Amino acid sequence: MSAMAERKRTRPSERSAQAFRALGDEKRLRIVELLSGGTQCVCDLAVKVGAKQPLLSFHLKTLREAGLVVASRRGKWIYYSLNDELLGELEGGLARLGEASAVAARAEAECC
Amino acid sequence: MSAMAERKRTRPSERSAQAFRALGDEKRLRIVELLSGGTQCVCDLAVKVGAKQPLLSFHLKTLREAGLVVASRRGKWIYYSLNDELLGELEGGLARLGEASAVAARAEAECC
DNA sequence: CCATCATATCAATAGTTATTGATTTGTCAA
DNA sequence: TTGACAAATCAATAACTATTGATATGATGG
Repeated sequence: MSAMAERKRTRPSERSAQAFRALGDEKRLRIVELLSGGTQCVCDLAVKVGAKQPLLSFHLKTLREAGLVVASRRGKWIYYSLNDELLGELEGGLARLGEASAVAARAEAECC
Repeated sequence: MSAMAERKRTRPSERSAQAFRALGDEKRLRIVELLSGGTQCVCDLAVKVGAKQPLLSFHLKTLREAGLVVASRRGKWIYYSLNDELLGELEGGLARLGEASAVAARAEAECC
């Protein structure tokens, strides 16, 4: 079981945009959902997602490059799991936006 | 000030994917950030985002079609604001994924 | 009405992403 | 070794998205 690195980009808004873009596809959203149930090997995902192998591999790469999933090999199989940290980061970002927006809305409602 | 409808798509995962896709672009993420500070007219956004008018208009349309923002005309100007409901929905979705994933990770840690 | 300003839409093009079948790489077991 | 299997990468193409300049629409003030 080896660590399989990825990562390249850095600027926070670019990082978030890339992650959101990666989530912006139904097949990948499905993959992420499946992985939220726990680590899975590609072979299982292939069955559950119902995509041809190279396509699945492409989507996994997209998710990997966005930092949303991590891969690790165990013998013949490669296992994928979610990167909860980034997921939490995105969630936090949305929460921040929502709160700011609610504050602004309240201010607008009473003043204008 | 007229209500300016939008909306078309329905399936939940399609809806989420579309919204995430809309967030998956730095310019649009910037727009959403600006709008989290409160309702703004397009003219202000144009200055702050620094995009040519038709391009800004295109990005606003993308956000509108995804349901992330709503537009309303007040006289000559059109004002945009965030749709907090959808924002919250996305946040909740990510939270759900994160929680499920944490549970799974704990189970994996102690059993395998 | 007419001129003007704000914004949207259009048509063309460039750039990016998704999908496929063919091929490659890495790991195991005989 | 070799054979077989899992997954990645490649090359071609189709489908979508972003960007631009030109034009249309809609509201306002004269």
